[in-house]
Amino acid sequence: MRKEQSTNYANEQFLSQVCERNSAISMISGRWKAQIVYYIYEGSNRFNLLQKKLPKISETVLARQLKELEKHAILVKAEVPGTVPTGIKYILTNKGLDLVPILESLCDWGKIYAEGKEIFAGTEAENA
Amino acid sequence: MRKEQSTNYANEQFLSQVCERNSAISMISGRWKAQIVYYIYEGSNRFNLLQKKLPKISETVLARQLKELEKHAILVKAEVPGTVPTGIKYILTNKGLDLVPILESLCDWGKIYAEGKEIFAGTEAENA
DNA sequence: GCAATAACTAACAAAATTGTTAGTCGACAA
DNA sequence: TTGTCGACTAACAATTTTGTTAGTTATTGC
Repeated sequence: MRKEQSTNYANEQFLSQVCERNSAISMISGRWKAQIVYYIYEGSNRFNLLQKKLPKISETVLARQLKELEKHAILVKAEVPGTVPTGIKYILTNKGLDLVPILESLCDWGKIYAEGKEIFAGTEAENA
Repeated sequence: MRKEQSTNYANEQFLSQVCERNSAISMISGRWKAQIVYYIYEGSNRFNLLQKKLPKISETVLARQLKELEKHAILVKAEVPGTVPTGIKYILTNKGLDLVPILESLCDWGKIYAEGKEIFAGTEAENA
């Protein structure tokens, strides 16, 4: 998948070293990831529940996104006891849970400006 | 650039309508964007200052990222008075400034887990 | 006149992400 | 026994993002 000799890859590494901010963003910036985290947080913690919430996503893509979230330890898989065949649910780790309020502030940030909050250039006193 | 008939585009639109969170993430998820916002915030507000901070970025790519940030009203361009030919500086808007603390919390989030904070599955009491 | 600097753009190529098609496996239901 | 469900995977194609190469414009310094 990743070409470890590419400039693209090297630049990603470089940015991660400049600040964790950049790796954090790359962890949550897949097409469906933030929304998946949020739905799991709200209780849609099974594969098929997520599919119902996201009717446009294909199974393949959902599985892939979940796997990447698992790779970054934002969630883990757990067996649902007493189901045959064994069902699987997704549980946010503490790392994933800590992300939720940050996603909420991003949400608010997007919302207030989308709803028409005035935008202007920073301090006018800035004549450097 | 964008194919407005693609599934990919439709899915992006769909997610934006589910929650502003998703459009917010797409605004900041370009390779260099968060870091550029941060450097401008810290005072590296000229094209060439940003190039010095990010030696690996090419001019073309930097110009492209700045243009996208401008499109999302996170920053604006301003002429630097008294320079010939007219210099240009980048100023964060209030929208861009509001983003900074969110980027800081993402940074902290990334950092504490990268530094070894223990990760475990959410509440064990969750037997749903 | 020749090179250099600041701040770009266009066209193209490389790489990465996203989406599609098809198939798996075990258990139950009709 | 054919079909369905839940939870996937592999291979491939479409789309998007990122990076590269080669310009541009105006002006000052040599």
